[in-house]
Amino acid sequence: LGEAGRVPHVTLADVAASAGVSRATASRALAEDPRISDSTRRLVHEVAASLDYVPNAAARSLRKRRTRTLGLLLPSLSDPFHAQVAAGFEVEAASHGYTVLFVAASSLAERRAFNVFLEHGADGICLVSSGMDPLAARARAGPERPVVALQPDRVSLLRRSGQGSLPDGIIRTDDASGVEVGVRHLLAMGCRSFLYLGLGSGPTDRVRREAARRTVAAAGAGPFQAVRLEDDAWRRPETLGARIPDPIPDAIVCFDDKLALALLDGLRARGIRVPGHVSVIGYDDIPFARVSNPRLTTVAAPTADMGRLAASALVTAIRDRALPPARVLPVELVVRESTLRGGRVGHDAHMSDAGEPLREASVGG
Amino acid sequence: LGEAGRVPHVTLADVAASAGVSRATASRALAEDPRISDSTRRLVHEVAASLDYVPNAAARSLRKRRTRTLGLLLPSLSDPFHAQVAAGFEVEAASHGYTVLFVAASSLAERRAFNVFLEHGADGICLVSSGMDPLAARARAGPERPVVALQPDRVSLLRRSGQGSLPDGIIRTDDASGVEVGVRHLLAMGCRSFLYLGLGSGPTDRVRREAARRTVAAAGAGPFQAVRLEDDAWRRPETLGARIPDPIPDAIVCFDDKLALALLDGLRARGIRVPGHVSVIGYDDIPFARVSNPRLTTVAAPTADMGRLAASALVTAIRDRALPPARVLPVELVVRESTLRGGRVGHDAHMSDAGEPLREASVGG
DNA sequence: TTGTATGCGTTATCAC
DNA sequence: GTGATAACGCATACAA
Repeated sequence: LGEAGRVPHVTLADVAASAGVSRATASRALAEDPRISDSTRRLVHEVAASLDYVPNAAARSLRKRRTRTLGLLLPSLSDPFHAQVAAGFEVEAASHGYTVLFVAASSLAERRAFNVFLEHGADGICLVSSGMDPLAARARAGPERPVVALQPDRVSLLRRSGQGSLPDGIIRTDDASGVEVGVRHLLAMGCRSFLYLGLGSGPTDRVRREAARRTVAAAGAGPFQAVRLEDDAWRRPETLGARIPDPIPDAIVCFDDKLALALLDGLRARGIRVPGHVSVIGYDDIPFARVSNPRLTTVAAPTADMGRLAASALVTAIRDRALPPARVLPVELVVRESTLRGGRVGHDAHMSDAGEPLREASVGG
Repeated sequence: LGEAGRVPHVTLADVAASAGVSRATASRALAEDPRISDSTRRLVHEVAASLDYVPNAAARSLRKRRTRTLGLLLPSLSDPFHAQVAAGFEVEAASHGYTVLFVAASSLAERRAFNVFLEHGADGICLVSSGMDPLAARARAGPERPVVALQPDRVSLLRRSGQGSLPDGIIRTDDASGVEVGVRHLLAMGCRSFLYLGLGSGPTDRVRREAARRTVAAAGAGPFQAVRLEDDAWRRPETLGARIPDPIPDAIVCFDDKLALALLDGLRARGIRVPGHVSVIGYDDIPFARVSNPRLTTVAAPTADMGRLAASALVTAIRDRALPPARVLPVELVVRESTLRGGRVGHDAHMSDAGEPLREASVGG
């Protein structure tokens, strides 16, 4: 080699030599192969420990054609929803001995990001809120490499899903039911006029918006308006208040919690009280939804569980060479303070002393 | 091989054969080796594309002894501070062609987690808020594999740091100055009695606490109390209000924002107004600090930048075989609504219409 | 400019 | 129960 100053890497060969056995025996001993005698097994382990031997995953992967690695692709980690999902995914993956390869990519860069996983030989791949078609991704990944998709965001896919017949390996929350329960709660609180505040351009937003519209219409309430905001609108709360059209509706249904929390601030800046003047409802139940002022009523998705479930599905799929069937996860309405019985009644939740949130109306399945 | 049903993997050999060149030529062509003629280079690229060739990173790593992989070890991703750091880290890593190996581990599991990086051959490792001694970690990683530490949390290390002489590869915020500026702001607002709400048991908490104590004492104010909470106290805001001892102090200095936001809720549940009855200040400036009600005054750390900086430091260190010197990042006080001029004066920021937060008092360096 | 040959560290096959 | 040996897929030193 032309290189200089190489650090003398400790390899299996070193361990074997030092233990006075062959590399094959050393390998088997460390792999707890039952054919190896207890004495040599222990010997090899001791020698390995004393030499600070670290197995080389690249070599192992090359040979075994498995990397013990799972790829996680999501739009961004600064979004608390995705952060929660990632946290759950990592925990479950680690508990099965898998390491997470993590790539954040917006829809434009998704293709390249996906390739990263293929090159690194991830044993399984999870797409979160991705615009890629999971079926196309699966084709690219090959039959040996399972691909699951969490809240996939592609039209063709959700169209096909007409009556709950999603392809295998898809994990979703039951958005339509969740929003429906949320809106029915608002209706029960006396709200008649509605605004839906959208985010994103995929079917996830569309499903939630249309579920809201449908539920309002079914109740004979109205009017119903919808506004679509830019993806990062929640980062500029100061501009958000102005986006609420006059007259102020009775209720605002937000695409998700981060938007709802920013909206709460925007409304406050405009002097509009929540829930006194308008009720606000979110989606996801991120950690800060429960400590906002007013505390946010929201449709709780099992955020971290979704990540765990995805990882677990991949591990199972790798073992059984078959993807688990699609799952539509139940969501539940968590009623807090941002929606108030009596609709426009001028009671302000500020300083109110609501205890633990009420868990109500589990839906979906 | 005893295995059945293997998918015929496309390897470099296939590409070479299909292009009618040797493997070496194919390899060089794909690596954009200037010695290869344009015509063959193009030919090989076309063939590779048409065959859907995906290079095998394991084989490449085995040969090159580099994985183009960076290890990121942090306590948890569900904490927004760490999520922001991770996001920045990933973006910077990806921009240099590195993929992030991500492991979350509490202090107990850190050793094992660290080993995961060694086995997978991460080219560099970043420890975030870790209890491991960066120097010990570096020794384990070997001289070829840089290790940087963000907000390292180990006594021996911070002790040694007496007058800013941290070891190379350490990245910290200037916590002492940050807290000092925060407390001075509170003093200027008229606060005399203080409570410090701590989290964690490492030196990071200690540094912030003592900085607060010292600043209060230096101003001749007091009394100063400190309470240490459990690490997950912020997840149970309902219990938080009760942890504030009577009489209520003029100001509460929180270890970080997530704790401060939970505290805001706990205080509200007890009917204690912020900033009317007590001023509250956080640390980090996580995204939701600016939309809480009242909006949270906090010491803003360059959260995402810290992640970016760490990744960038690793990339540089890999290239130059030398760690960049330690950096203590400046923080700045962001005055919002949770601290109010006049101290106990009964003005309530609820409904106030503060515009963009004031950036004030950049400190450190 | 291209081809030949070797080795990276491991596991698996086959013999003993 | 253990040892020799051959891949795994790639990049490079060396020869041409």
